[in-house]
Amino acid sequence: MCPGTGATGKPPTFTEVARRAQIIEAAIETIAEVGFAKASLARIGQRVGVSKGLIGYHFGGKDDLIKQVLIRVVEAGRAYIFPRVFAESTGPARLRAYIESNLAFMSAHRSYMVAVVEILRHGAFKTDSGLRVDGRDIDVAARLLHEELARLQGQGELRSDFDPGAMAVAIRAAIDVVPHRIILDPQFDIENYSREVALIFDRATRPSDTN
Amino acid sequence: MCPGTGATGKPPTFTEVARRAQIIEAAIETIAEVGFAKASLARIGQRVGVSKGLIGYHFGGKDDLIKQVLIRVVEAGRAYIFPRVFAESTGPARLRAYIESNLAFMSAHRSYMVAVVEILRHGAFKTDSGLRVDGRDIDVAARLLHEELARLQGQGELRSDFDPGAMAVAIRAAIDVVPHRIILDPQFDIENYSREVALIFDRATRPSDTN
Amino acid sequence: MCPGTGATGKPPTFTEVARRAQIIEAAIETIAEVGFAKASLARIGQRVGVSKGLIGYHFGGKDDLIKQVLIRVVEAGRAYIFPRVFAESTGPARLRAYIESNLAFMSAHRSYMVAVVEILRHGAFKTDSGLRVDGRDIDVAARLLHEELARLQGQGELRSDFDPGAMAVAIRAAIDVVPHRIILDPQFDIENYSREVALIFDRATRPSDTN
Amino acid sequence: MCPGTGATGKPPTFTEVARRAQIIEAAIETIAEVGFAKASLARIGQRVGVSKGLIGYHFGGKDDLIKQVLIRVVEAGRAYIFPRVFAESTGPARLRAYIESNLAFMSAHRSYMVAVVEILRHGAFKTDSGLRVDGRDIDVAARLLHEELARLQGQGELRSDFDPGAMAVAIRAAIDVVPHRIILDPQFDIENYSREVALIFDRATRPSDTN
DNA sequence: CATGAATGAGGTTTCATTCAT
DNA sequence: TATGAATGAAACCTCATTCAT
Repeated sequence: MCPGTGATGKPPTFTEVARRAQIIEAAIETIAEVGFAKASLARIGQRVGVSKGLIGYHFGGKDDLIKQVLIRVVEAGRAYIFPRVFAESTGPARLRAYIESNLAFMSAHRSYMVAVVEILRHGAFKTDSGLRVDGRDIDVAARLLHEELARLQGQGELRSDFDPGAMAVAIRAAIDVVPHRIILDPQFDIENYSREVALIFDRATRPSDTN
Repeated sequence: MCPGTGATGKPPTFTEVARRAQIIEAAIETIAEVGFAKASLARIGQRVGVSKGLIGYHFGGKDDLIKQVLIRVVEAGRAYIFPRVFAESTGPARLRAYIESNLAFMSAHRSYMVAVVEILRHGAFKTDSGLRVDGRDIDVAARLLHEELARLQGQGELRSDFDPGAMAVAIRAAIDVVPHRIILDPQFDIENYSREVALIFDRATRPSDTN
Repeated sequence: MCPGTGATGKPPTFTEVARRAQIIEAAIETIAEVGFAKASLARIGQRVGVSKGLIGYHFGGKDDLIKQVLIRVVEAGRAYIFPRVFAESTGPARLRAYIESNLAFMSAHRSYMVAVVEILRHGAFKTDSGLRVDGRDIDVAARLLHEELARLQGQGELRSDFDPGAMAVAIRAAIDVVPHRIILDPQFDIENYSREVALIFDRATRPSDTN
Repeated sequence: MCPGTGATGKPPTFTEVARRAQIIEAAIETIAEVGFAKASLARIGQRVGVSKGLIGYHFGGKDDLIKQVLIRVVEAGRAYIFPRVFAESTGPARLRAYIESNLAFMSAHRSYMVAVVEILRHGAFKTDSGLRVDGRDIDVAARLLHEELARLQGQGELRSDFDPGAMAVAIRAAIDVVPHRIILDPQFDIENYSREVALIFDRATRPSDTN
């Protein structure tokens, strides 16, 4: 029905892949700029100079486009963050790397994060088993962090007297608030915030005998 | 044109004050339940058995109603939180009281917080100088917390080697994420989370020579 | 959500009943005139000088409006036809009354029938168990006729050597073709056709020993 | 501009004739299957694996394609029915052959008839002088039957006390209802219906002194 | 001969808003 | 005070059509 969705047997054209990416980027920027509610297809189309009809041609509809936006951002984030985290070996170093690489990514791709926050806050794509887009768990971040914290606790890499679930939520909150904060205060200094947050959670999780 | 807004000279009648409050409550519950996007005036009106026309009569329009919702929630929150914070004298105790009373208020008024989060994430009411509703600073929470942390630092009530601005943002983030988290996970245990968050920020701010 | 649908407890206003009837009539005439496919809500609204928005206000949507049209026509038809049929006692007389009253109704309400034919041919409202609108069997005509023919056969009121099912279909066909024929040939003489059809099926069903 | 329409001087190539036929068949099947309203060019193209652009190339547009469908079906029907009718010599035999060959053709080409019914009911191609496609009379069936009945009456081959026009309409109705009936009731037994209808109209038209 | 890409019109639906009663 | 009635804008979606390649 619509091309490039994998539904048809034919591989997507080069031009088409480019257009899709272009539209996805336009959607991200538009949502980040004017908010989800006002990011109509017409407005998104205007940004790249295409008609709203074309979006219907390349994507199944608005829902599909939004899905692709989420997938795009999540994948870009993972590609950035994962290597930096797993390059570290000790617990505190990993946690620091996690926080700092998350915030560095946000700093580098402000509109990406703003857009995702906008989308998720609109409650789209919420199912009974969490936040899912085409079967992929978009809310996986907190869960993965939870598991990693618990694992590091078990290995004695982090102090044992905190609840890893609550800690994961608090850490993700400190990270995820940034897009929102940027909207409220364009002067917000992410680098400074990054250092401070890393320090806060370092103090809250570092085993007492290390430094 | 519309009563009770201060625009007319006449004081609002009792009936009117009650109706306005009733509608504001209905708006809060509706938004919390079905989300901002689907909270049409008709739906809000249905909840209290009032026509949408009447909402237009009592409020200038949807925007005005939403403003009143924000004001209502902010004031209710302050009335709950402020006394509990200022009942404490030491820095760490105040911070703990701040975090715990905030979360206790959320626990007691889930729909209030969910509604506010829904509204704010829709980007309404953002001005160049932050989040303002009829001149009142809705985002004042972080700023007040920032100032209070700085003051306590200056008095030696809290350790001096953290940035109070960043700390305030992180603390607010840990608090404000709760409504969102509730939506994602209805099983979320606020009381446990409250204790853990208080502990995290206690460790991050308590002067080294106290306990 | 929308008034007069029986969903709300309140009884529909007089004005509202009138408007609904007015819009239903307009829909019938519009569909009869320009065909189902081109009978947009805007066009229907134009005919009575109301906005398409109002149709959405009085009816749940286009589907609901179409349903109401069907119900309206079917009920009007029954009210006309039933008494005339059951006023007769012998088999041949009943059949003649059935055919003639059907065609007389069509003659009197051409647009009604044209509209229904238009709607039904669009395949709307077809379910596995026939043609249903809100649980009512719209295609009941052929079935009722089938049963009545079989009953009259059993009583010796009609000859026994025809298949009542096939006969019912042929009779309904001769009746239901009229709206279509009117469209093709506005000069079509229903009265003459009515007599001829009654005669055709009289000859095909009258017991051999009667006259 | 578009080939094979007779507009250009060049004769249509073999490939082109084949493609056109292929697309026409696809259109017939698609319309029969999903209905006229949902038979978009894209969908029709999918069925034979060609792009909708190609349809625009081979036909002037959707209207033209639909015209070709009608012409195709009418011609196929004639080729089937005419020889069978004119193989009979007596009036009653001809009429029986007419009815039965019509219904046999429908039985053998259900999608052809369903498609035509779908198309005609959409009111396309109606002109002041009946149903015309490129000057050809699509609704000729009833007229031809009318004339033939009148001719046979004049020759004493059929009884003289019926109106041949009304009779023709009733007969065509009994025939044309079948596609519709098939849609409503997939179990519909055409062969049985065919016999019964032939009998009905035999009784209505056979001269009283023959058997 | 054939396709993919792109447009723009038209349709339904939802809603905030206004107005007469 | 309060309501029902009505409007009009804006959104999404589908599709026939056109065009460059």
